[in-house]
Amino acid sequence: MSWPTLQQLRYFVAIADSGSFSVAADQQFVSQPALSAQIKELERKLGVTLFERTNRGVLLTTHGVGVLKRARVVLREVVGLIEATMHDGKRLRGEIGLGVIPTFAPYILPDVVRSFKAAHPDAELRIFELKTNDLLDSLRRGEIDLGLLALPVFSDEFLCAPIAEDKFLLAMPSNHELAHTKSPIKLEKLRGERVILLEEGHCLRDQVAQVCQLAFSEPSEIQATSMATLSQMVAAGMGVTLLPECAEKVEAGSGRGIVTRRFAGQSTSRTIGLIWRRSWPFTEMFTDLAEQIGKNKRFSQTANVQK
Amino acid sequence: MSWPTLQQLRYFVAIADSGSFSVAADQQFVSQPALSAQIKELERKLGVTLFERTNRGVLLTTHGVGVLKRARVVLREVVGLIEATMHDGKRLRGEIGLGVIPTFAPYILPDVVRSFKAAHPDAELRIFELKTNDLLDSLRRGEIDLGLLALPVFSDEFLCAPIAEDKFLLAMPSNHELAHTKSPIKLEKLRGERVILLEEGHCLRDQVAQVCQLAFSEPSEIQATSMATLSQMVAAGMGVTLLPECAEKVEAGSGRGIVTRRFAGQSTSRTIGLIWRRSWPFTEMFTDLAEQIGKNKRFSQTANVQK
DNA sequence: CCAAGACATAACTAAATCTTATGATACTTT
DNA sequence: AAAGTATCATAAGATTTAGTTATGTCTTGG
Repeated sequence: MSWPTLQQLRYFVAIADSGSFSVAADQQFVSQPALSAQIKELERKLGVTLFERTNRGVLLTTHGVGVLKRARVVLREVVGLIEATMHDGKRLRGEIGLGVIPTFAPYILPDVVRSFKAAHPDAELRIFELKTNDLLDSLRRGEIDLGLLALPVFSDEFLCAPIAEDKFLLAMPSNHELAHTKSPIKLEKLRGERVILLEEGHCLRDQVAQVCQLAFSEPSEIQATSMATLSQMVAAGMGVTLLPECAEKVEAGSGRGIVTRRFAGQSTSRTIGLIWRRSWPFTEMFTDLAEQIGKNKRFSQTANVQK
Repeated sequence: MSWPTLQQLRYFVAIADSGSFSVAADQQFVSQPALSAQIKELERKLGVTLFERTNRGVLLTTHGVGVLKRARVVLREVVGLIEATMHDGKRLRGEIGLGVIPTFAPYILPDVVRSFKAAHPDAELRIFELKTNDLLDSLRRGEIDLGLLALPVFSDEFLCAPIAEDKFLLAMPSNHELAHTKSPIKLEKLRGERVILLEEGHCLRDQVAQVCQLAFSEPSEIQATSMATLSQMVAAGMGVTLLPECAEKVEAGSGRGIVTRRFAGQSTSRTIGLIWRRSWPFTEMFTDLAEQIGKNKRFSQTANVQK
């Protein structure tokens, strides 16, 4: 008897569900040849062809249908084993996967990790930097257990809890004309400014773009691949940007050639929050955690939870 | 979420069942540190200690008990998947493990493989040379699916089917006084001869020793580690031995300095047979196979199935 | 107090797995 | 039709995982 591996079964189910090696490969964060090889191996061990390969994807064979049903049972049992073991109702333990979006990771992760460790000393955090969409996919498939991202997320597969509000600040080069303004800046001042955005795929880009629209401002053509690049571009005088408050200390600290100013009135912001699978037992663990992080955070002195 | 591997679960169950890392390591044919490492990894991933290590073995912790129950379910489901997939009721397919005892392997394996391939063209044989006890353990644990050994085996976990009788011949150096006898030799002639045996652990050793006892002959102190060594010892004049007929052509072919003679009367023999788990669906596949092998065998022209 | 047996640790080796680059084939678009 | 763009397969090389042998630590029984 030749035993398949759980990984082969996971890959098989992912391909069967998506109907495509390539799509499943993206989902599973491996290359497509890796799947080809593993499925080939699985087929060899079982002695049946599982997929009918076409040029527009793949189709399950009759054998594939049978194996799929049983593979799902196996995987469900394993998930059951894991979920039943990795907590005692109050505290997590073992290896917990946490996904964080790139525009939060460098700034608030330290606080999150600190609060997490305090609340769940027997758990071992494994952190993945993922953009919102990938994060949700990963969460859905059980590759990670917890996400740190900007709320809201509209999906009934998940539950979430807010941690704090993260206001947007105007960030400009030190020699900018608005740099010497003492009072909060009105949103309308954005009009006519070249606002640099992050590249596609970052939720922060969309949020900032939306604010620009609100101010009838046309964002710059220039795109930055990361917050670090973005702030350097601003420092270099290529334009201004809306910097999340949580990133202020790191990206606009003294001596970096960047000045930040708050906006006047009802300020625009994004909500920092935790998200997890609805199926996770004991949701309280995570709502409590979100509250603790909000309470003990250091990344932003002024932000306050908006209920 | 961090996934355990099926291998870790198998190791875990083996250790839990045997109550010892070392014993389980032997069973699984890996070294004890390999188990230590895998269990450590499993414990890390789950965040619980599974065993209480003592100096007289190990004991399941309360967490261990819970995981054990679920791990069994997982493994059972996987076995179900495999067994449901790897045959269509008539023919096997995929990777089939066959265990063969060392005193059969070199001589009758070719015939077995030939018959097997003819009957199950879509299956891929994977052959393991194992002494009877290890073979049965392997079979029990699903590492192999089929065994080729000397019957009878007393255990209701297994089913078996006879293939052929394998008579014992007297093998002696060409210059031996009995070498020129034309007629079958009486068993009593063994008395006084130095009969060389295989080393401990080979079932053939026990069978031959029993025959010697029957003939009131005291086996030699000398032991051979394999049939090949054994026949060379005989050729070198160190003694005589009882050679299974199936090995005659290979070990006592012309020019090897060994002469073989049949015994008179009701000849002593061992039964060549197939064995498999009782739980295997469609036993007919294997009884048919045993019959085919017996019918198409070439390793021994004179042997006949004794029903 | 020593020897034996149990599991853990360390250093090294072997094997399984993944990645990148490339190939083959069939639709789609121009 | 020719070119382009999907698809999955294959190949070569790098990486990671798992396993082996040798050794250490601790307990127990003689």
